[in-house]
Parts: sequence; C-alpha cells; structure tokens
Amino acid sequence: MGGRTKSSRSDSSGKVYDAVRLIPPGKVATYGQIACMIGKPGRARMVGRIMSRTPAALRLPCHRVVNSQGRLAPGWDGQRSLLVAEGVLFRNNGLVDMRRCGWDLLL
DNA sequence: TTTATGACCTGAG
DNA sequence: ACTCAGGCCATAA
Repeated sequence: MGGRTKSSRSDSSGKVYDAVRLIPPGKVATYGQIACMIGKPGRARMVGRIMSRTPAALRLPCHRVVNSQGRLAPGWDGQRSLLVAEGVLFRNNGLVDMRRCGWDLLL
C-alpha cells in the first residue's frame, strides 16, 4: 500500500470491546487496566473516550468499567443498579469496593 | 496552529 | 476527604 495510511481512527476500539467482554460478572475493570490489556499502557483516557462513544447495540458490559478510584461514569444513571444486580459491592462513599470487586488476574 | 475539554492515572501536599 | 500538577491522547473550535 503505498501512500499514507489513514489509520488513527480508534483502531483500538475493537480490542477495547474484546477486553471489556472478558470482564466477568460481579467484577469491574479500570480504564487503565483495559488500556494495558490492549497493549497501550497509559492510554486510559482513550479507553474512556471509546467507552463514551460505544453504541449500545453492541451490548457490551461497559457498566463494569470504572475509574481507578472505583467511581462510576458521570451522567450515567443505571450503572450502579446493573452492578449491584451482579453482586458488586459498594462502599459508603458510593465508590465500588475495588479491593474485593476489582478484576485482578492475580488472586 | 493553539486552546480547551474529557466515562483517566498517579503522586504530592 | 480535598485540590493541584504533570502526563497521556483524541476531538472540536
């Protein structure tokens, strides 16, 4: 292919979607974690942007993606209910209990 | 081009 | 608990 590769168009979106699909029910993953999984450490912000633009039709468990503090997505009413329904534990401050529900491959 | 904004992260005070 | 600063990157104006 000669010529400039147009690329740069959220090429990562497909991989992000795949990674999100792997998060087991009852657990949550952070944006930074997803970024690492797709081989782009430090790109947490990009993951967040992709999530915000993810079509609902894909039916991804995007409610299982939270920030490293365990805070839920702003302006999304219902994320909390979905997580609670799966057994995710919340602390009194309204944040997810990352120590128990953070998806760590170690354990 | 520069500036500002955003479902971010980590560290420091 | 909070704010700030520095780092990261895509988009919009």
